[in-house]
Amino acid sequence: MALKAKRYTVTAALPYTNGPIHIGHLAGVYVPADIYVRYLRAQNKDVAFICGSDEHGVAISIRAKKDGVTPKEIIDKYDTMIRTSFQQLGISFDNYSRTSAAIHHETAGNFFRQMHQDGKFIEQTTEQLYDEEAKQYLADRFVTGTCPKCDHPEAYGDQCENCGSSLNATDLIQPKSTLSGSVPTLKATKHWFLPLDQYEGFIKEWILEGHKNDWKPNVYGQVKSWVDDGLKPRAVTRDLDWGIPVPVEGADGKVLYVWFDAPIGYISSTKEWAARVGKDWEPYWKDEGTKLVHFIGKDNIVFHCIIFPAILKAGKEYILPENVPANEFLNLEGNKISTSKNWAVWLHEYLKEFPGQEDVLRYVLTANAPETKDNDFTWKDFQTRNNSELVAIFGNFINRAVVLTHKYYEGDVPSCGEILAQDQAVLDELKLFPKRVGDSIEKYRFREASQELLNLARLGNKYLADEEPWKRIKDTPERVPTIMHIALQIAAALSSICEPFLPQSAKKLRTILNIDSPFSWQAIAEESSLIPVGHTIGKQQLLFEKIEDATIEAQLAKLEKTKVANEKETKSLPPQKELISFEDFTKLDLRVGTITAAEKVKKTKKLLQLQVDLGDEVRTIVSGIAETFTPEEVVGKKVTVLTNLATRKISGVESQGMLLMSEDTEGNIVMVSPDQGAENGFPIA
RNA sequence: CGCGGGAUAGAGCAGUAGGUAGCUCGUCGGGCUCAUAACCCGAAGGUCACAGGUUCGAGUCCUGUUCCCGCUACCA
Repeated sequence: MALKAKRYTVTAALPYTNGPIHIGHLAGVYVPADIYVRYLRAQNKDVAFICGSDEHGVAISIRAKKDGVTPKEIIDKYDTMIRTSFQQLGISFDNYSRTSAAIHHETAGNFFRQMHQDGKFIEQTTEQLYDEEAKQYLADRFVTGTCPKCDHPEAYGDQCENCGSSLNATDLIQPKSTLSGSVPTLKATKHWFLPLDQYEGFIKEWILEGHKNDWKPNVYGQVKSWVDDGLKPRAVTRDLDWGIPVPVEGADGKVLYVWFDAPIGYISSTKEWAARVGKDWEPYWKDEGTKLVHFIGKDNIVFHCIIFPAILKAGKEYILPENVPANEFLNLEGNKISTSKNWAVWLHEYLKEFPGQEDVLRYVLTANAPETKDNDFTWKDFQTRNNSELVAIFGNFINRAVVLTHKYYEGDVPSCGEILAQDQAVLDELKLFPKRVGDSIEKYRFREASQELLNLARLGNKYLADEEPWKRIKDTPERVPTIMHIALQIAAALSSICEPFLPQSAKKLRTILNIDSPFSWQAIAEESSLIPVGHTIGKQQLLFEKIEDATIEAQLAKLEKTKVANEKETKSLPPQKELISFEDFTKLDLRVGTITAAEKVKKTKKLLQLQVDLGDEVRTIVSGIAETFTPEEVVGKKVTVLTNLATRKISGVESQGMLLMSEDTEGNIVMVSPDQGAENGFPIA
């Protein structure tokens, strides 16, 4: 083990308080971070495990407006919920703060003020669209209008989807607010930009050269892609009424961009912690001997590897992260986890439905963590991992050792007699485990580490099976004390080594063995006798319990139910459009057609390229129906075609018309088809 | 020709200086009976996505292709 750093600052991504925590968050960030930290603590390292709620940003502001409540009500609700559920799962933060806390406003404000004073920002005044009704500036997706290049009437503020050109919101002709529908006005507004382009050399040298081999490929690849693309100045302020006020002259009504303030939240949270426990916070962020590690999900890579380091660099005297072991994403039963679609296993619900089995979730999420690529969480796998690994291997070994000790020695640890070659081999092997598990953890390979942990229990099971104390007690009883003594040493080692992964089970195991405090990993690696001879172990009880099929089925049924319910709920009918004249209607040339051929457009999910017979001609039409229809089943169908629509290239194929389609409550596409008698090419009116 | 990640036994994954393909779960057979029908041993099962190339030798390096995931776009 090579833990050289003087102290460790470990951060876990700040959860955004617009929803509860789900298994994706846990597997990606909090469980691995907690294992890492608990391991460091077990080695008596000086470590600060820092987190907190991220409570600013436009999403919370909009959500509050929609729900008709204040942003504070929303953040209070989720902050409480998240805090409680983390604690119940045993995520052992040294401090969990929130970005709405006074200490954070002060810290982030000071950071900005100092950087501003040092000339680290670029100031730029631009004209932006302003919604008088919603009293808000409209950026990007909050405004639509006519595209200046192709006259498409519904281009967004950042891009026209028709011609693909990227736009500025102010370029739009006849812009309209998507918030209130009102016509926005132009207002000049000043913003502060962090000139990331000036940090390009620094990022290149620090990451692309300095961490070529020790950072995960997914993290390194993302950073490289950004740098190769060229870093551009990025605004660090926003026109918004929710957030940290920009603390300089002439910045009324402006707040810090949430991604500027959120990572500084790590520092604020460290300060809060230090003040509480009477420490000095500065070494944790400024001493070269400190190792800083950020645990995050892959969506945060750019902020933690480029923007925040640039801020730290600009703030001088701050240390940079030693590693950013970002995980990929976890899917649930084959589909992407989605808060809005309620496709998730929510932590607070799990805790309620699986009381006392917090460690099972921790274990499953570790053993199947998305360390190198996106992974799938299935309830079936959850059950298997619990039943055939935790219960059958780990729990069962403990149970065997404990039951035999009670049976033969009334619960007293027997003395160790003559040590034979096979005993010595097992004792030697046992001593290797602290290093094995530790090495994996230090390399951020938590999946591998959890398997090594199980291998220790396997070693115990094999030893018992090989030595067969239940037989020796009959033919050579003098062997049995030695065998049981050694088996109990393995159990003792397990109680300590499993602690980072399974904190509650570790505690339970100590109760079973009747020991007060964990053995140090060093002792396990060096000493042959952890539990002394004559020590009386506790009463037999099960360390892990089986999960029955019915439990799993109930979870699957629940998922199915919420899925269906949500689909129905979200399928509300759109509002009716404004009146048009008869002349407008007659402009549409609608005709009957028959699909004569169909094939999937390559590299797309939804597009079919169709040949449609319109009587006097056959046209190529591209339609987004491939998720509902296969090319085979669509051939021969009669369809309604809008024939005088301007042609348009879609994914490289020119589409010469449009099929009329509708949708059912499940989101499936249904065709608006003429009756079979209709003839190709005949107009519809 | 957008960017990044991935493709290795039925499933989930390792393979980190190129040298006879491994682990867990599952399956099959055997052993054991202390143990939560648990444990231990053994076996079957892979043309390492495909095609070229470098090399005495490639899962590992290079080039090209296909497919999957995420971001992006597409839904006329």
